[in-house]
Amino acid sequence: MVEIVPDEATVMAWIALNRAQRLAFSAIDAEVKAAGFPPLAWYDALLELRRAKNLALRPVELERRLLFAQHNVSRLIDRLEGAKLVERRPCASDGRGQDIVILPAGIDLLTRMWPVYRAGIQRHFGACLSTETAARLAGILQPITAGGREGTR
Amino acid sequence: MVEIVPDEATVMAWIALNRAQRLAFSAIDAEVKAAGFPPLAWYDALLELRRAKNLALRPVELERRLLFAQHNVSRLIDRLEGAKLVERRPCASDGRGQDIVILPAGIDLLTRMWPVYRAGIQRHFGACLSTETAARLAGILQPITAGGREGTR
DNA sequence: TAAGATTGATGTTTCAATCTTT
DNA sequence: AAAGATTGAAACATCAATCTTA
Repeated sequence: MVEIVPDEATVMAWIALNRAQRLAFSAIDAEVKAAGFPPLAWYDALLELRRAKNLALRPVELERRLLFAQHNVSRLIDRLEGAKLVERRPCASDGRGQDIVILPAGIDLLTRMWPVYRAGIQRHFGACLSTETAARLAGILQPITAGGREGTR
Repeated sequence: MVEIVPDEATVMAWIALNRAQRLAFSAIDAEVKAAGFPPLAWYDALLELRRAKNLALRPVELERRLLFAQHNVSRLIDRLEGAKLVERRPCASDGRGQDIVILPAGIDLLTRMWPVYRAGIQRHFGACLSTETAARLAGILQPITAGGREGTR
């Protein structure tokens, strides 16, 4: 088997991808926390629930959309439930499963967090890109994100 | 103060950046672990040390290069030292500081890890991009990574 | 047996406080 | 007081095993 090796430009792009994501994410996350809100992972999970039909998803679906491993989703739900933002309900169609339902307090939190999150996205990410460049960036990353890989994380 | 809001394309690019990084990183990290190696964070730290003059850096320098918070660097060094890959030495020029020196075993680990890491980069990232696209991606992300921000993480 | 979900034990990251030297 | 570095306690993530239903 011939081993195929990334070229110099690919390695540099890989490093840039990691640096950019970590730098922007940690800056935005810090701003959101400084405003007294929970971590962005909570936002992402609640957002998926609010978008879902009937404001509910099963853990396995949440796992696929968040790219989280199963046990991580399980414990994230524990925390969201502890904060009274979601509720676990038995699943009608599948006895093994559960429906995770977002509660009004969860919807309210989403609404209050978005302006802060949005401002962070603009300040730490959007400010560095024109609209056209942002669109091009999303296009370039498309094939990577499309890879419907197993959610090891 | 007028609040400036990211446009639709920027928000989509932000989501794509996060998805792509997490997906590719977790896939590569899993491959590296499956081959019996420690996490990629160890690789990054050892690589910075090997590149440094005299094969040594102070924790504060490592912090800046890795975009890690100070206490995280401190504990990463604990683990590397526990694995006999680096050594802490008193710093001659500044009594508060230390020099973290990479040991031969650390250099050896870097050498053995790189082929596996490299193959992962190609399989989970490079395979989705042409060389030209990779170069363009790095260029787009440049202004974000250049932001010499505080290493909150 | 396999899929959905959880749990105990363990490792890592984070927060806030601490210690030392400048 | 400020900078470099570490530490205890708490939050979170990960691994391997477990439990339940399909």
